Amino acid sequence: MDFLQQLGPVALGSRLRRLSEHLTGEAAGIYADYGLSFQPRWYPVFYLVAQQPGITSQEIVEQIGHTHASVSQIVKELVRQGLLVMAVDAQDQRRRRLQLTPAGHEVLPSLRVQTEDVGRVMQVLVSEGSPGLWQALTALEEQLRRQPLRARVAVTRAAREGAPVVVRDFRAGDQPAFRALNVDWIERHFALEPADLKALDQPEHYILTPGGCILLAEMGGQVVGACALLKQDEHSYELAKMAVSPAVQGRRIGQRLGEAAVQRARALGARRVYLESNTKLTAALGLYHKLGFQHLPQAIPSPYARANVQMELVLH
Amino acid sequence: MDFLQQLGPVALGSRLRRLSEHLTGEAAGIYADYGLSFQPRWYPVFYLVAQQPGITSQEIVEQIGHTHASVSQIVKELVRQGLLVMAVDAQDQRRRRLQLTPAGHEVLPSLRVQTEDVGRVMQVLVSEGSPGLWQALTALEEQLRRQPLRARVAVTRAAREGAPVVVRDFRAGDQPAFRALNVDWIERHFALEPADLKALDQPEHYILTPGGCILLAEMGGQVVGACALLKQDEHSYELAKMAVSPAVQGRRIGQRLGEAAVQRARALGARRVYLESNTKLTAALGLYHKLGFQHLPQAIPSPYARANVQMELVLH
DNA sequence: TACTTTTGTGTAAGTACTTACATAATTTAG
DNA sequence: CTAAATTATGTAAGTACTTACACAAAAGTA
Repeated sequence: MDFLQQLGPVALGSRLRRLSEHLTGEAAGIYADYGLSFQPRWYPVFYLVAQQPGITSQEIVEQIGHTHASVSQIVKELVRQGLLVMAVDAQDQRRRRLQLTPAGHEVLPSLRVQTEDVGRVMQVLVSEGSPGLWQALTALEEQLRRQPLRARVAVTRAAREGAPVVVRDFRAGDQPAFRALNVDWIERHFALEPADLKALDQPEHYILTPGGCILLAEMGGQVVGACALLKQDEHSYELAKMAVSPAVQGRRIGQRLGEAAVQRARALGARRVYLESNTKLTAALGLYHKLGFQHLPQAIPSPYARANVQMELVLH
Repeated sequence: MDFLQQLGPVALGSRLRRLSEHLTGEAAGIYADYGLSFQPRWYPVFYLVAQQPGITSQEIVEQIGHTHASVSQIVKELVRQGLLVMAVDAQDQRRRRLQLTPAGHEVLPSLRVQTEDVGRVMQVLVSEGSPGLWQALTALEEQLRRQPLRARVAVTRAAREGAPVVVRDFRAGDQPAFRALNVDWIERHFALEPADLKALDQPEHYILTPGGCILLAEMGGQVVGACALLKQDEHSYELAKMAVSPAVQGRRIGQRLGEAAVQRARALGARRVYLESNTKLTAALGLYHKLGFQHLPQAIPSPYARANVQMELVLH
């Protein structure tokens, strides 16, 4: 009957829009039931002004995630409805501070009551009726933020077309990709730690400047893998931040990166390469073993809570 | 950071719209990557015409769930782009049969390839990244179809305000509510059976005409509970299709319905009331016991697979 | 100090749909 | 066999946002 459902995930966008439209339509009717001549789309803005009197448009934008144009339009309408007043800020004349009018305060109680009833219904719908919807949406948004759909498709395409994998050095502008790849697997298996954030947010400062290097695997114009060599001392480097995009796992990209890293370490004058890992990461441990790394007795203190395996490769 | 998330399920609509917009925007970029000057919104229509040459606009509408206006506009654009041709049907001159042009056929292969790549990515995103999203959406849509949000809120409000519960007889137009209430709990605990569908789809024919009756509990203008008496013979009735909306459970509405049903059975000249239930439904069994029903040894064959308890109330 | 850049806001136009209205061809009813 | 209802389609205008452009006030810079 419903073709979109049969078509599969491709039509997700269309489907979400339809659901959204349906919910908004219902919401309009519900406001009417409560005797409120109030539009659903006003709600977030009105609510924020009620909660934080004197808030500016820009602050609202930051909190609700719409564009400033949208907020500007909603504010204009609310002012015209006599529910909000706008006053130019004394210190900064660009800012307009918003407040509820007496009429706005009058609407507030019934709005609160209605919100509570709707909230209760939605709670039942979302938690009992369709468990996991909220978390699934959050997860999807997070995934898309980490790597946009377009980039994911590009990677999949390149993989399908058997595009060559190129290993190259980190360049300016690679930081977001480097970060995303690592955040992805770390959050999948463990939790991000302060030491991760330092290295991932400012790789130049924490990795390159001290004499280390970052290698990236590129396929079809997309960064699909990464690893880093951190300089420990003149003849010793640590291999870390090894990550490969799930879309291209199984194509020996990790091996290519690992080999390139060892080769680079040798070129940099290393006599040994050290690494930390976790027993959960069996694929990675297999790779390290293949590269010639040997297990060390757990001895050296690590800044990472997840490290429960330490390995070393002695270079001749 | 994201206020909508903190606000809770009330903002679900807005959130879905944002996600939808994001996905559509990404899709447009992906088409460009594949060298297609093709808009995402064309896809379902174009796809259907490719699959079913000679399809009419109306048939497309039925399959993709958009309005006819939307399909009409998309078709117009596709014709203007030279991807589709429209021909008036010979038998029925209102119908316009659609087909791909040679240019349309030329686009098809790269579109298919692209669709497959996108599909693979979405599969990973939706199944691994945000498990349950698809089912959760389906469940939510199903719930909303069964009872619209507005009606749910009305029930919750009436319950909060302590609105009186009125038990009354089935009237014309009550069938959808009667059906929805029962489908809801049956699908929650068991599976719908053919015998259910007969009684729920045509209650007049299968319940009222043979001499039975249907009682509904109404609160705040919404039907929140139901039960039926089916005539077995001159002095024997079966109590069935007892259902109370989850939003108002715990307010003794089941008890009100049960008492009313027993009273009605007495008025109809019954000497006994019989019922079938299931051991899983402890709340219902408790209610039946309270009403004076006694367990029978499982003996009578039932048209319902879920029936594993049989009870009887002897009226004096 | 004058300049460029950034920030806060507003407006116009676009988007992917919708609802509302219109019209012709066909089917149904009396 | 004609009138009324239904069906298939088209178009205009609305919706809840968006992007793109504009501009003044403030902040940073030479």
